[in-house]
Amino acid sequence: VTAPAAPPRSRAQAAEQTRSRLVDAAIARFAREGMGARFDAIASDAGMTKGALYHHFGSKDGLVEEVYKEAIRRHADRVVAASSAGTGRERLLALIDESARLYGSGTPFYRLLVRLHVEASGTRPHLAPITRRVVRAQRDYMVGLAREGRADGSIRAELDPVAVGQMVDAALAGLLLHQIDPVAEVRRRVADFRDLMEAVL
Amino acid sequence: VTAPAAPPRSRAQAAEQTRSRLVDAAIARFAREGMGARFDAIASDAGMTKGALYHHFGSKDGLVEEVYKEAIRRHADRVVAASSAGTGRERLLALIDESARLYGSGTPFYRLLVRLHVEASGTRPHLAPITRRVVRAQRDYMVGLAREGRADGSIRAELDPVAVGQMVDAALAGLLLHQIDPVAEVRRRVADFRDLMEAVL
Amino acid sequence: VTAPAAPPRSRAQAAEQTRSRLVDAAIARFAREGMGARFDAIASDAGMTKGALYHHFGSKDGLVEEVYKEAIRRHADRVVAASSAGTGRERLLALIDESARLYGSGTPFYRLLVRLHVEASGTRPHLAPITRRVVRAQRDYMVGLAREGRADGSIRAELDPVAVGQMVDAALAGLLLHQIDPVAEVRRRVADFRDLMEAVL
Amino acid sequence: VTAPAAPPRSRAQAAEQTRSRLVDAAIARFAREGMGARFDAIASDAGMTKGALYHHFGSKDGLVEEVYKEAIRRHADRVVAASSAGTGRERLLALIDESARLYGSGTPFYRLLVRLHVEASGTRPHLAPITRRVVRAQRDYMVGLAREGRADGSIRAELDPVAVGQMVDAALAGLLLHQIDPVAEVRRRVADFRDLMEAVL
DNA sequence: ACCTCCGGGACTGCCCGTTTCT
DNA sequence: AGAAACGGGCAGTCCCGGAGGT
Repeated sequence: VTAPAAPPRSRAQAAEQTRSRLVDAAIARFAREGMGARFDAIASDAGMTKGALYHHFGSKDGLVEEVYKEAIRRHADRVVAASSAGTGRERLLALIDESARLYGSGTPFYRLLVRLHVEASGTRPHLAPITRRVVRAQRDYMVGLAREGRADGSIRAELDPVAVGQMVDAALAGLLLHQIDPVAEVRRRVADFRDLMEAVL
Repeated sequence: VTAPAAPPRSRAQAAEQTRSRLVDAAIARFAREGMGARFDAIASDAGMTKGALYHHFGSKDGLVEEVYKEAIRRHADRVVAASSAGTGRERLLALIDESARLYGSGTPFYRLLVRLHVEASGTRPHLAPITRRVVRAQRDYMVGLAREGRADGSIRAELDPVAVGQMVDAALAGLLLHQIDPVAEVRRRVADFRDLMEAVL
Repeated sequence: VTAPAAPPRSRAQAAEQTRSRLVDAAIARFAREGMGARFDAIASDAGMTKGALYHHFGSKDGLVEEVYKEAIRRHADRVVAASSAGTGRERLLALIDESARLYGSGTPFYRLLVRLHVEASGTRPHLAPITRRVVRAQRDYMVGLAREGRADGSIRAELDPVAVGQMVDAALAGLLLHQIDPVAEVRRRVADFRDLMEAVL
Repeated sequence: VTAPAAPPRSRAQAAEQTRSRLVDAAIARFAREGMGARFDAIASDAGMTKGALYHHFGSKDGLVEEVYKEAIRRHADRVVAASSAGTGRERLLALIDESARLYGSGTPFYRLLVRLHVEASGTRPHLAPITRRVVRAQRDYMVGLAREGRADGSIRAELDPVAVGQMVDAALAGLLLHQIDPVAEVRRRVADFRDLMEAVL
């Protein structure tokens, strides 16, 4: 059930297109039904059969891994783009705002992300390295923003930038985890958080 | 493979004992292997067969639900006990400390809790009401502490107690979610968070 | 879900009442759901638990056997009563009429009877002797009526009474087997059969 | 444990062959052990595993349905072939003879057929449409023969062909149902029936 | 004596990731 | 890349039995 897309030119391009179509279908299914989604269903969503999945990803774990990486990439792109300009303080607040927007969007995409994080530390150990890397990168990014804010004077000098970055990171993760609440409430809570940060920084 | 425990008196008592033994076994298995743990294994851990599980809980979902409730109860007991005395500020910080201690203890118990929260908003919708209730109660508890701190002057008046409580709640949840990191690191990060709060409040 | 019935006098009477209540419930369930009906569903229909069934009948097979005998008794009573008076011919035709009425009544009772017959020659060999006895008795009864008819001159002398009795027996059994058709059709077909017999005898 | 048969040419042919081998094995098992026969056993009889069964039939019900259709087809072929030539009367009598032969052959095949008919009107409602169609077709076929006999003068004009056809149909079904009796007896009874018909028609 | 509660043990359909052949 | 077949595993279900109440 994917858009037909433009006809491919070469054989390699066709393969690449199939591959990405499969990943998209997998993301959609996984987000909706959890990682237990059936191989078959994913394939047929993309207009293929299981064979294609196996051909491209080798195994279910392989697919999950690919999906994980892709999901992370998408999220990172959005967040980084949103926090690319201004003082450190501004960038940090912008990041919070964007996260708020995304988490509050109600798309299952973010549930998928949480699930993947959780499974990485348990059911699917092969994802653990990825998770570790990502978690660290995210945190470092926020710490970096906090440092920048301190350097440019937009964040109070008494605050430890490492602690601030970590805290923002944790709080956003926490909001992500508590996504079961109605969307409106999540949104309101992020706004509260944002205001608090504005007062504190 | 459970401690033999004292022989039961009445029939009802024996049943109750069996039941709680099963829940304990389930908590242990679920924590180690995820919710996919086999029904059989849980039963035999408790020295019983599936028949007993089915008799007491009706279905796997029934068992999971009971486990969820019990796990929440245990966590709440610990946290509340740790934050029971002192000014609002002290209680809030004590709660953070205790959470740090627990999350940093490396027991799989807290991974179980996260997993349950996540599945509640997806694979196991029947848990959703419980989650909603718990999440709300936790948050309210922390907001209550913040309010108390403001009332007794131990927390700065400029800070909105609602926002503070929510933030602490979210940050702790976030630390919980990012538990994949090595224990030492988690512990250090909670300490950083605690220091930051001490400075900010 | 059985009628409360009058309070029993003695212990023995109470037991007898329980027993018959269980048989009734079993007949109802078996008729509706087939012999696969669950033991405890039957018990709870009668307001008891499985233990009671086991106590009274020893096993599922025991219950089925009791049900079988009871069902046969009920059917035989009806048919014999309906064909008790008149010439042989009249009695035979009355028997056909009554069968028509019963089979066309649409109650699941007769489906149960067929099922029992079938299972007796396959899944539940312990019923086979009963079936054999019943089948023979039924046939003999009809042959007897045919003989009587020939003796009293109400049936044409050229016809072999054995063959006639057997044929009527078989035809009625066949109508029973083909009960899946709508009730009205069954009824019509029996009437056709009756007319034919009237012409032929 | 089926004959090895000729090696298949194409893949599709191999699949078709597997499929029919599975159906054959299922017929054999079902006939012997009733519809409760294990999936596994059937598959391994055909030299396959459960996966193949699931692949071809989707579920046990799917398999049962296929078996039903195939069984009906086989029976119909035999009966029709046996009654293909002669006057209406001859054809009708030939049909009775052939049925006698088949029912009296003692193969479990006909028990299977009865069982399927019975379950169709109860435990396996999804078979009901098939049963209805078949029952009607069978009856219509016999009525047709009776009509033909009347038209060609081989059956007495006073008899209603519809009633005659129906009666033959019902009587044969009844003989089928009462198959529990020893083979010799069944055979004798069919012969009696045949003679009676010869006298009456 | 009658019945309930608790639990045992075994069975079986279904599901699903995988591999092989074409 | 598709179609066919594999094979292991698990949840749910069911029939029973025995110990304990009443």
